[in-house]
Amino acid sequence: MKKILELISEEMQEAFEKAGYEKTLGRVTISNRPDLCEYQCNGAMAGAKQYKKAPIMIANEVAANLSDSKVFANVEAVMPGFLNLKVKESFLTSYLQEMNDTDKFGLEKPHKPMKVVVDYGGANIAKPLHVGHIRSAVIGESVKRILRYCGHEVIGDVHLGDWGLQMGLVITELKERQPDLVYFDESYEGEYPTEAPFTISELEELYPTASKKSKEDAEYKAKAMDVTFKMQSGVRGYRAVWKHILNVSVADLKKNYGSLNVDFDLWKGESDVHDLIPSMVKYMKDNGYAHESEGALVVDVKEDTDTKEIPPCMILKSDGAALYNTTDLATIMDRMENIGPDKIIYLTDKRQELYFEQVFRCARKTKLVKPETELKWIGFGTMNGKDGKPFKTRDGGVMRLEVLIKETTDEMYRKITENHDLPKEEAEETAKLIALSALKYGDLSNQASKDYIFDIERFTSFEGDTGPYILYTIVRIKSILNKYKEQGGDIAGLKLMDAQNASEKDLMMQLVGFNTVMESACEEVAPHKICAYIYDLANAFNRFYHETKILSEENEERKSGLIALLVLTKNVLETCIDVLGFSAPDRM
RNA sequence: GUGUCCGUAGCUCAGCUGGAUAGAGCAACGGCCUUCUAAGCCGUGGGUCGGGGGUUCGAAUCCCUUCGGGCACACCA
Repeated sequence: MKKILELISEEMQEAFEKAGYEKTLGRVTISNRPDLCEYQCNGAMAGAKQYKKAPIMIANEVAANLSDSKVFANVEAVMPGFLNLKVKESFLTSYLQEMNDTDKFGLEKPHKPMKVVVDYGGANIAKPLHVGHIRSAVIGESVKRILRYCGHEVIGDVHLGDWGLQMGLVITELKERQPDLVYFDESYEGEYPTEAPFTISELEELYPTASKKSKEDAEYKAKAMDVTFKMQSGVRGYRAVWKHILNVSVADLKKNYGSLNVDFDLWKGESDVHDLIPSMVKYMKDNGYAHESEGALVVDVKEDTDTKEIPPCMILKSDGAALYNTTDLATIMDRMENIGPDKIIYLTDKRQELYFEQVFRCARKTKLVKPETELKWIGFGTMNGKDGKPFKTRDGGVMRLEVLIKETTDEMYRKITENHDLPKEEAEETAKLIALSALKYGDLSNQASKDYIFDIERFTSFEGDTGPYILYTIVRIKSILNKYKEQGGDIAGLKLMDAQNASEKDLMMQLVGFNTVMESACEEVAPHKICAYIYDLANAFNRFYHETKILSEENEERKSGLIALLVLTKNVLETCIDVLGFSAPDRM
């Protein structure tokens, strides 16, 4: 269905036309002076020059054409030429009723539904997730859900870092410690054990140790590079260990992403495109795209319009080895072949901007993608501590994601059990939900591209513009609806009624904005707009709640109208937090 | 050095396809629970939108300039 602003604008445009002015001047926006009006139109001022007339005269003429409008309860022309608008309660109610009765609250399907791959998460096997991974996971998950909700086909891919030197390092360290393992016996020809020779916690300790050693010991590093090479070229034993590392890591990653309510459709990694690299390189050479420069194989991606220096995109290092560019390009090739997306979205730290510019240009120039395939990179800002510097633990280390989630959850558990008596099990579950809302809302409510201060005390606070506040609002509604049902009421199929006071009308006006907000959040890939919307909606609801008695309402028709409004509010809020990637408990 | 992003209340952030008196939250202060969850609601104080110029009837928003900060600038990812 049409957006409310479209309907209102159409009405206004008609009035402009009727008065002899250009239609397009009748664009209506939400009022920025809610004390004066609900919606406003500034077209009279915009058209003043064109028609050589005082804006207020135009506004007056237009207003005169709207005196018996079905949409507007009040149209007022004020100096210097604003058109201040109030809509009729009945108009709002009928719009809202239609929203309520339409799939996805009347959100229209996209003109051109796309198949989209979202590449997010940024996980590296053999290295545990740390707080730095939270943004890619949380924003990416939300982007995926928003696009999906809006009618696109979306495939989320974690795109694991599972093929580089880090793997060689881990295997080398394992070999140092347990040289007798069959994997390292080159004459061994039998089957390898199905059980991994290490646990996840042992594995997590191997990498930092190996990494440290390789920086201090050149010989050790040489060994690791040799192991990496052998693993990549398919030496059985090394490949078997690699497989163990992959399995153990992925199981752990799934658990951790699961606790963040993040899930991927594909668990592909760099290793999956390893076999494609030789043919891709050959293709680039044969077609004259790639040439040698300082010993490396590169593709020039400069353009005449550049205002800055864009270095060439490197395909192979001077030692002939592949690098991140190589696997990323091969992955694009693979995706085009096997998925055929209209669009690929990448979520990474914003420091990788230039890198992705190079890769995208290279992919285009070498025709790895179709001209109409859209490659989009979304860079997010750094998560800083309260000191404004990259977030660190108290002792200056990197905090594990698991630890962050657990500490937040514990804090929530403490807070909810302090105020209320809840069964232990329910309290634990609830604490998890609230903690997740705190972390995710805290992140998503900021514009993704900006750095933000990660202030755990603020996010877990139950006051103000936070995830818990949103959940609390939903819980309040659920509580009333449950009581209504206990009293024998049925919440299905109720009809909305016209607003009877300002706070009720305000709530309804917030609700009608849903499709507008969802659509712009989708187009602009901006989850923070949904956060801002539900915060306003929750505020509007809480004001309404404060001054409206619902269950004790004696007029049954009005009561059921109020219940219908509550149901709709709850459904809209829950839809929004679902696309943000969290959910609300029944009680808290 | 080149490029790029940012600078809005004490703090954290919205607003930026130009519109009326620049908005929230936190923090401070003051009200509101015998009544649907007070994790709430209502109110008070707090701002030369980094500085300067320009375009415009009108600028936090667009342009130029300047200061301050972040980040990036081929064999890492």
